[in-house]
Amino acid sequence: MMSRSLDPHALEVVRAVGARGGVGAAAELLHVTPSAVSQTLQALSRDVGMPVTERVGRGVRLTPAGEALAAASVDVAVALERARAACDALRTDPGGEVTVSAFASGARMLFPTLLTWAQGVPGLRVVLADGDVATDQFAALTDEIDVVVGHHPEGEDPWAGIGRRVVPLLREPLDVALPLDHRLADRSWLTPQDLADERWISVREGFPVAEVLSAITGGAPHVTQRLNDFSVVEALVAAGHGISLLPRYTTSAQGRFRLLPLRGVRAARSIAALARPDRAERLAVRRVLDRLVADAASLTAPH
Amino acid sequence: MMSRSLDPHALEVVRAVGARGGVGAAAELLHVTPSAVSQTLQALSRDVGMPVTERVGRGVRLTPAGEALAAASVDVAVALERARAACDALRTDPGGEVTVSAFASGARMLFPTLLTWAQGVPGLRVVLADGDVATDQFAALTDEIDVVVGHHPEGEDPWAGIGRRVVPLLREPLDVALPLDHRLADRSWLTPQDLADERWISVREGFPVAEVLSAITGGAPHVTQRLNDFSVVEALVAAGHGISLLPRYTTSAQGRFRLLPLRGVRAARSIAALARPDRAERLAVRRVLDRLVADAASLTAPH
DNA sequence: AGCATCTCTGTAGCATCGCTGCATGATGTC
DNA sequence: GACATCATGCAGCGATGCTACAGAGATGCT
Repeated sequence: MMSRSLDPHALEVVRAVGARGGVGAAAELLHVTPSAVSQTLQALSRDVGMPVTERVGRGVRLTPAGEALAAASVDVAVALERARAACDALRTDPGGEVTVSAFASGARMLFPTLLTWAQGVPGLRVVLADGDVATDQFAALTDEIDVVVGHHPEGEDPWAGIGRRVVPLLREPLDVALPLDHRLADRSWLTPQDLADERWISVREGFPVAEVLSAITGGAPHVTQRLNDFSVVEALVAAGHGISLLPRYTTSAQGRFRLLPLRGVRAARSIAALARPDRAERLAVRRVLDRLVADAASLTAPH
Repeated sequence: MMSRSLDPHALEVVRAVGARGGVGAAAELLHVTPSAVSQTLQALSRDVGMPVTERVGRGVRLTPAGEALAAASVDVAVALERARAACDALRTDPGGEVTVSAFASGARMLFPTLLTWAQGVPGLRVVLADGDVATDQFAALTDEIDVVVGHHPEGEDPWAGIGRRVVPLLREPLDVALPLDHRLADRSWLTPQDLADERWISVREGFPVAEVLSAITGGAPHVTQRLNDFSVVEALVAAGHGISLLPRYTTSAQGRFRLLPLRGVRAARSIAALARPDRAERLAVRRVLDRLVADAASLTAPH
């Protein structure tokens, strides 16, 4: 007997195959064996009366029908999670587990208050993770993690049209960190012109701060080191190994070095939370997102 | 292990229980045993962490959570059928079986051309049924039948806010049928005043034409017979047993009696197609609905 | 060309799930 | 108090989805 209605799980499998570009990769994402994925695709093809995948080389790709189903799968998942959320809304405790990932400096800024809040919410369990990836890889994390806090150079919009819910959190200016004995250390602000011929300590290519640095120096800055851990960068700056560009709210100089604002140029990173649309429907996830927005607002307000 | 995602079928069960007001009635609608429905409800309650039904007397009713899920179930079903339709749209033949029901006179008007068209569409199978029910019962038929053609007195809107797709088809004026030897038979049109003190042959209470008759006679008309089969009514009128109100496009006097339009009063019935929102997403169902609209338009155009 | 590698597909066995059929429990009705 | 009605609990069965392993097809390297 043929199934009268499509199976949402099969649709999710198609979506995963389309997103990851292969049966094996999709299986890994879904935590099943490739065989299970292959069989699910076959069953689905039988249901809709036409193949949803076709072989190309030694891999597969979605047929037009498969693409259509993958796209529709999102709406189905959203509707299902909305159903659960509508039900959860009637309960006092949001309940459930929410996984949250953030890049290191964002995590330092947001996680402490988030976790404190979460402990006071009955039934809610926030699982933290820190993932330091390039700008274009944040979205991929949302396949496994409910809320991904990412950042990108101000003005860009790298996450438009990729089918992810984007919740802007805050705009964080990037300031210049100088050793205390630097020739510019007694200034109260700096311009890009002041910083020609400086030795920079930056982050790896593809990460937001590096791109902003290239923009304000008008080309290829003289970068002596590339380190993604800001606390290490801070230590190097304090020790006089160069100057750096550091996010304002995340960095506390505490007398170890000077942190001066830039004028005449917009140097900042934008921080936002990303989530898959269906995950974003979950009540607990919505609460976490709301909380992140509130926390971010209170971070910028005092400054 | 707890199911991570809600089961669409379970949601449909909840919807059926809410709509039919009981486990047994819902089971009948879904063609399963009451036991299956009961167990499904239990499993769902476990999933959402709170009961979806509660006992009241010897029956059950939905809890607020159950109501929420029943409402959300519609969106899930729509999203699922949209997925299938998006896929079917890539195919040449719409495919599948569509059940269509209509009241008798509507069926006579629409079914012949509909069936002729359907035979020319590969893969499509239109299953006809005629169901003569009161205005407020058409919607209930959509639980079992894809497309239900119903009618109601002009101006009313009995199918608003019941969660059914309503596709208006046509407005059919109601004319007065007179025996050939009636005192008014040589007139070219009539007014309500002309028709005081007449003996009427009408349809059973609760059916559209009966309500229109009460409206134009300004109270309780003198009804001698109530028959729902218009061909019988026509025979009675021709034989001089009274006058009647008959739909213009459905009736062909063919010299057996006179059919005169009314002036000074709006006497008509509105005909529309009803469908459950999820069923209406199916490509084959959409094609049938489109065809009905076109057929209805071509019926009224020549007049 | 030959071989190793990578990726998807096919088969057997196993666990799980939903449904039926019947028995039981609860609640109004005569 | 007996009965009818409606829902629920339980055992058994068939269907379904998964894993583990074996096979097939394509790619690329030597």
